[in-house]
Amino acid sequence: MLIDLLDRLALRPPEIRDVQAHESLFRRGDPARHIFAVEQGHIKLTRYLNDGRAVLLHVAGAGQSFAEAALFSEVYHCHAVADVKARVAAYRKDDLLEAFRRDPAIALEYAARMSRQVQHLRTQLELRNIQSARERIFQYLLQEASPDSLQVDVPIAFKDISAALGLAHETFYRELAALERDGVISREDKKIRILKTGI
Amino acid sequence: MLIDLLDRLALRPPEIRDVQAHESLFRRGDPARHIFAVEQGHIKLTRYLNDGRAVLLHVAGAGQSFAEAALFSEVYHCHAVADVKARVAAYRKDDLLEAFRRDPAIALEYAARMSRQVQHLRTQLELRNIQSARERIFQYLLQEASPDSLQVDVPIAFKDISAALGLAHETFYRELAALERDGVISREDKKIRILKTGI
DNA sequence: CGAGTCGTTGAACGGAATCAATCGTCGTGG
DNA sequence: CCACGACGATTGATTCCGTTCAACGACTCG
Repeated sequence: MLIDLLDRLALRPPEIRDVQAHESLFRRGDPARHIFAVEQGHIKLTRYLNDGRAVLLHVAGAGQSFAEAALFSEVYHCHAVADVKARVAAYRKDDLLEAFRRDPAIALEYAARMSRQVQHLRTQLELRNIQSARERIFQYLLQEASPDSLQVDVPIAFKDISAALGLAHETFYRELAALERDGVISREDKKIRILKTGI
Repeated sequence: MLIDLLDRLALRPPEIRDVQAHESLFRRGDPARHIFAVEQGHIKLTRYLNDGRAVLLHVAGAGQSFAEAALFSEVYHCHAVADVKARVAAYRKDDLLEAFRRDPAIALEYAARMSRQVQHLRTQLELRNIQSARERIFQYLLQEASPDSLQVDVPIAFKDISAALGLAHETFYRELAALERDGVISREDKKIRILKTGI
């Protein structure tokens, strides 16, 4: 993600922060002063509906950056919480913006990254337009799999994937089992292999 | 959107193209050479699932740009079709990239735009995580309404909004009627006023 | 004036959410 | 070091609500 770009910039080293489990790094509405990258563990980005239900927006794993979009926003637009103990690097927004002004190539690269993210988000949105849980899961797997090996190594909990797909986790398990039973996929633990590219 | 930025750049004027109804401007996989802005009518961005069903990604109205994400992509990732007769301005990718290199401020502004789009897409994704059709529609209206007047002037067909919200259009009409019946909103034609900010 | 599409409402069906219960595992603290 | 608690993974039964099919009026555009 952005993290390699961040480190290529000759700015002051990021502040390293340890976050305890369930501790929140920032909350929606907090003034946005930093962009983050996960060093250990993972960070969940969520929003809360007015009825108190949490909506999972994204899970940033080790090596990934998050809150990049906050670079041009005065405040954070979601909550960042660690559900396990995590370590993150905090880069100062000012520093980054300054670096962008110094070097147009870097600004351009950043723009390219955001573009890719836009496309990724569009793809996610596209997935949501698939009614059938089974088809939705299957398309997700197709998307995540490397095109040649047709294998997916799910990095996070199935439960979180369910949330990202907008499905109840029970439904996810069920349909995953059904797909396996029907010989469409095979899996051991968190490694899933796609056997048929059509459903 | 991007259109004002595009026009501020001192590059060769865009090529104006008239698109007939149902004609497609580009297809998924076509080499991406242009970024577009709608002058008249509107353009639908769609993808097709392998079962042939169309998934609506976005509707770009007059004054809006689209396919900005293609700036850093070799090919288009979706189809652009006009469902009514439309006129679009086509800006050459090369020109834009060149302008970005010339003027870092412009590149930065572009990056900012993409960031905002990321946040907007995240918001849409968040909407999709709301199960209840009624709550989903209500949150959508809250989001679209200007914060002070609490009024929404829907620019496109309700049918398209339904698609954007991931709902069958029948459900949308029904729940909209229910919301009105319950005194949560009032509407005349395409103008909707929110009467209660909670549901 | 006719075709096509949007807007609208009704009825029935189906599938995903929800509630519920169990097992395994991992981390933690006494 | 082990017991306990928390949470992920899994499967079953039931409920509910959104989709789908169907039908009709209104409106627009050719």
